Amino acid sequence: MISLTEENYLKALIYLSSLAPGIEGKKDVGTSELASYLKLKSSTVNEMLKRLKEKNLINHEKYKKITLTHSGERNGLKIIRKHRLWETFLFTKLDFDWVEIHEVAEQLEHIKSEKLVEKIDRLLGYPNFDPHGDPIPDKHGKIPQRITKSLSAVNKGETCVVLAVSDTSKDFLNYLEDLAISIK
Amino acid sequence: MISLTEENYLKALIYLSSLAPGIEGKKDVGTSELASYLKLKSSTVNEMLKRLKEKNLINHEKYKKITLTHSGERNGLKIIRKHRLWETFLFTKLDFDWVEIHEVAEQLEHIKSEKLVEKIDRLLGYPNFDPHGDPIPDKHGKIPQRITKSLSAVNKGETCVVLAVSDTSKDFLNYLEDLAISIK
DNA sequence: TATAATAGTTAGTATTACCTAACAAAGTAA
DNA sequence: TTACTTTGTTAGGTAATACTAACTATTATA
Repeated sequence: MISLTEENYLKALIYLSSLAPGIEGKKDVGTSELASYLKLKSSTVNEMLKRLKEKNLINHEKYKKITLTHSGERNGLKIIRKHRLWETFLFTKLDFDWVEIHEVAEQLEHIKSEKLVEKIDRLLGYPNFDPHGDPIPDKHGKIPQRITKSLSAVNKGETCVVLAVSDTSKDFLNYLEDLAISIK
Repeated sequence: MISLTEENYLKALIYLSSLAPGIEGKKDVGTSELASYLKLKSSTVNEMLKRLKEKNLINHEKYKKITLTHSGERNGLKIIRKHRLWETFLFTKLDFDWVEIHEVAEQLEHIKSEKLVEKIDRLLGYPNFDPHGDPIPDKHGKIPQRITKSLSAVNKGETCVVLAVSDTSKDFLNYLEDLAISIK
C-alpha cells in the first residue's frame, strides 16, 4: 500500500524528472531539489527515499540521483491521472474557478477507488487534456501528445490558440483571466 | 484543525449517542463502546478523548461518560452531511451500486472544501435523504425529520413504502436487492 | 589543486495514532 | 457487603512523517 505522502513524492518525482511539460526526455532529480519542491527538509526526504527504495518505487544509491522504477512511474502517473480528471470534473461539472481547482484536486487525487476514477472519466467523456491544458494519462499510463510551441516563440501579429499553461499559480491564472486568455 | 481521525471519532460519537436512526433523544457513550465501534483498543480511544477534550469537542471526566460539545456536534454533523451527500452523488450521478457507495464516501467525506460540498449539494438538487434513506443535515446542521415506523410494526397484508434501512452492511443490502426492495 | 559551497546523510527529537500489559474504578450479583 | 466482572486509565512501546543539528561527500571555483 502506498501512503498519501508516498504518492506525493512519486508525483513530485515525475514532475521534476520531466524537464518541462510536453517535452520528451528525462532529467535526474536530487534529494534537495525534491525537498525544496515539496517544501520539506532534505533529511526528511532522505528518509522517505529509503522507504520508496524498499518498496521498489525508486532507484537510489547513496549520494546519487533518484530515478523512478517502472512501478514508481506507473503509480505516480495514476495520481496525476486522478488529479487532472478531478480538476476537469470540478471545472466542467461544478463550475469551479480555474484558480481554485488545483488545491481541491490535491485532496481528491488520493481517493482510492479504481471504479470512481473510471466513472468520473466516463462522465467527462474521456478527456485528453485538463483545464490547464495538461495531458491526462489514460488508465494504462499513456500520455496524450500534441504539438505546441511556447507563446514567446510566436511572432508579433501572428494568431495562435493557447493550449496550455505551465505556471498554475493563482496570481498567473488570475492575470490570464484579466487578459481574457483561456485554454483551448 | 480537526484531523481525519478526529473527524471519525466525532462521527462515531454522533452515531452512538443517538439511540437509533430517527429516534429523538440522546444516549451517553462510554470509552469501550466507542472503542469497539471504531475497532480500536480502549487505551487508544482514551488518549484521543484527551485531545478531543483539549480541543473542546467533547465533555469528558475521568471514568465518566462522553458527550459532545456544541462544537463537536456541529463538526460531526458536517462530516455526516458530506458523507451522505457524496453517497447520493455516487448513487445518482455515477450509477454506483447501493452496496458500494459507503466505503468510497468514507474517504470523500474528509475532503476539506466548503465550496465543494455546496456545489455537490446544488448539483444534486439539495436532497433531504441519502440512498439509504438517512437524513442529510443541512449546512447549519439541521436534520430533516419524517415519520416512519419499523417494518416489523407493519401488519401482514398491509401496504407500505420503505423509506430507510438501518443496517447498511453489504450482506443486508444485497439481500434487499434480491427481494427487489428499494428505498423511497 | 586546495578550499569553499552545495548536496546528501546520520543522529536524535517530536507528534499522531496505534498497540499490549498492568492496574484502578465502577457496576453487578451472590 | 464482599467478590466478580466490566469499564476505564496509565505506562511504555512502535511506525510514519516531520524537524534541527552535526557531519560527510561531491562539485565548483579561485
